[in-house]
Amino acid sequence: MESNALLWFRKGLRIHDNPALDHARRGATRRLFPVFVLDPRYLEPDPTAFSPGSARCGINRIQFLLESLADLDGSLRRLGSRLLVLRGGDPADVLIRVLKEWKIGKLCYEADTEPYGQARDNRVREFASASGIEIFSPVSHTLFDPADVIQKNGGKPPLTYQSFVKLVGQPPSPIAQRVTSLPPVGDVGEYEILGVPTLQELGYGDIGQVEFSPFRGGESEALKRLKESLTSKEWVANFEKPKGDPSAFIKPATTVLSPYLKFGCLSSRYFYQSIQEIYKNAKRHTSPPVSLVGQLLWREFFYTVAFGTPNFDQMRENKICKQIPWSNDEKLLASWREGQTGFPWIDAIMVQLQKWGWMHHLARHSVACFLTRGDLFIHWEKGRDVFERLLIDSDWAINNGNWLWLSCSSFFYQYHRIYSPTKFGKKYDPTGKFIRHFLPVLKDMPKEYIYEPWTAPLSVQKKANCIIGKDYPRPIVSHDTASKECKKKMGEAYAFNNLLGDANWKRLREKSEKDKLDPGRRPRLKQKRLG
DNA sequence: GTGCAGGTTGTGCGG
DNA sequence: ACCGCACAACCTGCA
Repeated sequence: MESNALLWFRKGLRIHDNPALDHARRGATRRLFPVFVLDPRYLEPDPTAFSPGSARCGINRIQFLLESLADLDGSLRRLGSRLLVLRGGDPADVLIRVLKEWKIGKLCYEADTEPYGQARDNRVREFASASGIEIFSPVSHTLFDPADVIQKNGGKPPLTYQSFVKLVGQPPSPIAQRVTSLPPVGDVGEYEILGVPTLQELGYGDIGQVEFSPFRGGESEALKRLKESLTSKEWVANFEKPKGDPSAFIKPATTVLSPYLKFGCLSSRYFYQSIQEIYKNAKRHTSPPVSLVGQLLWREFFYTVAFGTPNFDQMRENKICKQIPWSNDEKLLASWREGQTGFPWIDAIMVQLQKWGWMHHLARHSVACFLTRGDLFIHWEKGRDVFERLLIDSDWAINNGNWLWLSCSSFFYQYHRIYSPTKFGKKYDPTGKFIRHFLPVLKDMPKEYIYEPWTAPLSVQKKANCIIGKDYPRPIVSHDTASKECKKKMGEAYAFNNLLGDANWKRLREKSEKDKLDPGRRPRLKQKRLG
């Protein structure tokens, strides 16, 4: 019997290698309703936020999403369909309403492993099951199904990259067949259907002078960018992530495909296959973890651990996270967030984040280390929130995973290795081109002082039209003192965590609750592991 | 239980 | 430009 199908887009904003779309168009589908629901959780303007955008989403990522939707709509129209953009509150509520109203018999959507997505999808799934609607919900955002990997590993997520790589084999191939036409859209009845809105239509009319992200959203752009990135076979075969230049911004040192993977404008399986084809014809090529394929596997690794770890996005109640007594200094946090730390390398990166919504991986490391275990000793969750909001590629699993990593809270523990906020950038960009671009106030500072402008004689500052303390801030901390202090605190925190040990952890906590003591507070004992 | 190797991406120095 | 090593020393995985 013929029925109506609904294809629910959330991520996976693409036509190529889209199993949900493939399934929706097949079989006895009479009418196909391709739907995207605007989620107020991410899109409701928040005028009190520290920069243009909503509470959870900066303007650049909203724009990226809208461009991706417009591109998707265009592609669907070429296939005889269109994108039905809906609004009206919580996406699960909206979806349940249209499932009823449009007499949907088959619901297709890509599986989502994030907690927010799971809660949302469970509500819809429950309704659909109870209503006898067929559900097809394939895993196609990632190469592997995190649940499968965890099962393979005996029920626990692998906690090192190497063990993860050993565990997984080859990912499934992307769908080879091209979609050439789609069933027509059905009658939407009374329902209000929007075209893909503009920023203005979403209520972001009064954005001041902002330098916008140079990266445009959408599947077409993703495939174009992929093609360009893979043009040089030699570049692909020799790619080594740690050797990239974090200060390169005219032509970034990486592919910048992360935002397209985040929204699913690009299929990770297609990306993987494209790289493999180049490897096949190359004499030699680099390997994980540093290779290009290795980067895709890092994504998988974090998706898997994030899926299998309760409270992955917080320190408390997170089994794999070191309990560290981070400080809570709102003023220092604000300086970091606004690019006002007085360290040009740090501030330029934070400005790039605000303006572009993208920075090189190692630039992210620099500022994350500085905020947490390197200098300010501020909670990684605070930095995570800022990145999550402003990055165009912000991805729940990967962002949290990297903050855990950088703050030495999990995965990585060599807390004495601290990025210098002055010397690290200088290695790559001795004349300070990156700083001059993103911090124009320093554009005439001589290169001898560009990384430490507070050391410039006043005459030099005057000549450069930049008085330190007036036009550009003095450093908010002394890196030498602050980093030494941080190392000491990390050592104490580690000792305390080891003291608690896995088995003792729960018991001690219960006990401390009775005693009204908090073991998460400043540790007193400086001791080695006590078994 | 113990010891050892390895860990995408620190810095500073010498070659 | 690129390597190796010392520095001081963390954790996890495995034998």
